[in-house]
Amino acid sequence: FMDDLQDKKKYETEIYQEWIDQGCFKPSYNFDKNFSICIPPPNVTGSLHMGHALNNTIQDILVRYHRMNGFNTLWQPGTDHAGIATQMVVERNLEEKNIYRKNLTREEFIEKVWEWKEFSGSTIINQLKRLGSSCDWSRERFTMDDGLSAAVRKVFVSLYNEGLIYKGQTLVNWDTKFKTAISDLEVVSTDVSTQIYYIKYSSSNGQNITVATVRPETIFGDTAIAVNPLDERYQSFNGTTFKIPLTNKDIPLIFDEYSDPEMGSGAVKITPAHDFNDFEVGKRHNLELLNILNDDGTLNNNCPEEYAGLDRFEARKLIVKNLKASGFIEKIEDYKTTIPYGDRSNTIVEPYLTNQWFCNAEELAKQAMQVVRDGETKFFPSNWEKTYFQWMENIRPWCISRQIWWGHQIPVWYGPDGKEFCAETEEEAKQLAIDYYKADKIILKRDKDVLDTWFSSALWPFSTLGWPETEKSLDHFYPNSVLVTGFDIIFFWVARMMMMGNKFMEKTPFHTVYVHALVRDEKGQKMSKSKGNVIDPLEIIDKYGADTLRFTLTSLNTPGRDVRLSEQRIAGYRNFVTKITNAYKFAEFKSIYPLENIDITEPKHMFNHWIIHEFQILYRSIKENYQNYYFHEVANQLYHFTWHTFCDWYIELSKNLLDSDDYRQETIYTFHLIFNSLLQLLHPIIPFITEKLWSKNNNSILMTHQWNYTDIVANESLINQTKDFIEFIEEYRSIEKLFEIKKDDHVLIFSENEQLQSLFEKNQSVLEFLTRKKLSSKPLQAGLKLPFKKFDFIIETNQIDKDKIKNKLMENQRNLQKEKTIIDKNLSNTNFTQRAPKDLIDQNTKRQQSISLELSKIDSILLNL
RNA sequence: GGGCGAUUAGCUCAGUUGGUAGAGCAUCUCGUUUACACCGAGAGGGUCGGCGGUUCGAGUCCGUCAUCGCCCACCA
Repeated sequence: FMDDLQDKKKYETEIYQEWIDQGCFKPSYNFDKNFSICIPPPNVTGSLHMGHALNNTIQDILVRYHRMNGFNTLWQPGTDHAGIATQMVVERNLEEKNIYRKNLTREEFIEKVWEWKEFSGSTIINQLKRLGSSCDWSRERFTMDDGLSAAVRKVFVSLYNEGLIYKGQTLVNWDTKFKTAISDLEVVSTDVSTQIYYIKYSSSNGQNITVATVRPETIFGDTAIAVNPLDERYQSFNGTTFKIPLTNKDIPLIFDEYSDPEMGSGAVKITPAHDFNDFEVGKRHNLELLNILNDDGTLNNNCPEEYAGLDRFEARKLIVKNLKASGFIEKIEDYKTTIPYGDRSNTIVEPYLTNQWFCNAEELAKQAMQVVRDGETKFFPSNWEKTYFQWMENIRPWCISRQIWWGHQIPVWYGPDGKEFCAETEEEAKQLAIDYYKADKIILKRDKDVLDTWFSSALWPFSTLGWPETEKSLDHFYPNSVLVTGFDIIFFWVARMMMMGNKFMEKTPFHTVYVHALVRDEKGQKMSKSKGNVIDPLEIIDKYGADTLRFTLTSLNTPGRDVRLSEQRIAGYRNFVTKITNAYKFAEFKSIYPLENIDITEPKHMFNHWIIHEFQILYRSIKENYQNYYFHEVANQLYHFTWHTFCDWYIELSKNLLDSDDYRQETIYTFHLIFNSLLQLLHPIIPFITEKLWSKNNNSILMTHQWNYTDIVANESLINQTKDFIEFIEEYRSIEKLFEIKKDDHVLIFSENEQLQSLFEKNQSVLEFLTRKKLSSKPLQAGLKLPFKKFDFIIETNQIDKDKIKNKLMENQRNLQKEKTIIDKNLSNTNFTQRAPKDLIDQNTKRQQSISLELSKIDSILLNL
């Protein structure tokens, strides 16, 4: 009769559709309290990985929690065009069909990318839906759709007119595979083992100087040799020029503090067009910028004919060979250094002299740092603020132009003489040109470059809300409440959104930046296709259900720590989802349905009273943890309560009550109160199963149901009685196992405390049910008396091993003595009794008394043994 | 070189204003009792990386050392 709960995929899909049909994902614009999140737009490069699953689970928890707590909530979805990454994927796909980009026009190629975008974009959206993401899909955006493109142009023109975007010829990081500039952040430094070459340069007057280099192929770009002005070894070389080996070119010796006497030979060759440090030296000494490379990394015509056209690494081999042959090599040593690689192309990046567009990030960073200092934007966990500041304080000009086709083309047009006209449209640019040239008809050429993909991502928090148009959603939802993102894109994305948001909206884009960690495999290794340790979120969802994956990720996601995912762990949490389902099955089985028109607000029975009280404590804690972003605590506390408090204890305790005329109704009431409330608390984490179970007994939709739990007045006596009762059963079970009490052994329970004694007698049937033991309440003739913390047993049997009991008792004795010594010491310490909180002192005093009692009991038993 | 984080039970990790150590998995024992074997009951297992300090009291705060990660900047 519960078949509909078996097929997770089926009910998850149905429920998701129901939410959409009911408009549950849309904001209402009716409340005072707004809550908004914009999704970190996934790249349209393929499909989602486990990191996305974590990222979107956290976001969904936040928006669902706030929707259920009175907030007008928007989760703004969308995808990112991801310039180089997507172009790379599409090129690769086309090459498999023997289609090459160089044979296509720009327009033709772009068309192919759009086709891919439709495919990849919809795949991603469907994956997000399978995960349960409650985004407002009617507002879906793409970084290259019309509205967002308009925003990009407006921002570019505005920054250009302010002088914060400018063009300049300088060294950039050049990717020779994609033949484009990339930003500093897209370069990854890698440690490598290579060789260092000591090369002799000679002067016409017969002096020699040795320089060390790891890049001998750049000697043709040398325009000087630098030594430190304080280096005494080279003072006599002043004014000398040296000949570059294998050429006839003379270069001067210069004195510059950049040269470190401790390094290499103390003399360093200066190649201003191919090294960032040398570039600076060159500027100081007015050296020529001699470029020796083509854009694909081959040597160009500034090199001797023999080498021109060779790839840089081929050239290196040949040059070294020729240098050796001509006696220019003094020595070659093994050497460890770091080499820059392109993060996408995985090829060695060249410092390369080109014309590029830059954004003055230093200027924009000022305000972006101030809002964090002022607490208008907070990071969670807060230690990321330090990382943020450290980077922002040392920020360098941001190279925003890319020599690729896929992306936002730069809105700059050039006149016949190369004059720049920056405008949002070609018509406006033409008008500017007409005004400038005072001519009627001007033919302009548009800049071919596109913008760094992060330029449009930087506008995401407000461009998705309609900017530059003024929409009410902008008023309601900007600034965003929270941004949920991985730490790996704090610099790429978060920092830049902070800059652009503060600049153009004059308000910081988010109140909180929630930074989560990476998802790794069970051994702590990064998941990667080449390692073969990738766990595909969709496979997991198909196998275990979306709820299970979400709960697992939530539970493992501790702030500031990587998530280590293993399938075993996932299976464990699948069991939890099943457990909840079974708790519901219990209600079905017992035919207990929510009561209507029954006025029960404060159940009388101690078990009911107790579970409500326990839930109250939980409720407060859960709410606090949701608000503090401690979702792992939420998950773990709900796991523990649902399984070990509600299922293991309350359901078991309630079984007898359901058969009793006096308490059946209030027990049904209590069961549903707690069960439904748990569904509410669990819903943000596991929305599907909770919605499904909720629908069985409620006419409303859980997703939009407002949390409305009200406290009852705690009756300490009832609560403590239940706790005693539970404690007794635990102790009994323990002693039963320990001493191997047989099924047929008679057991008498009695307590010297009359209240406890009557508690047992009153609940004898429950007691017997939970201990699976017939319990006598009348004194038996013979048997062993066993002491425990609060309760005494008399067991009528001769089967028990007396030595075993003796040993166990003596062990207890020793442990209690140890504990007592510490407590005695504390309580006799006046510093402790004066300064420690009252609760703690009371606790110690009570414990001291109960230990004394236990010890005396043990003594008397030992005597009788 | 600068910064951040980690070190707690066999494994993976919780432990949010200092109050006397917990969970899941794994292991061992028992149990098919009518929500659930994707189950229930019980048990074993840790001087919280080392040393020092503050405190009546430190896994928690401070200092220091060790080991392991990550980030940023780098040396020809």
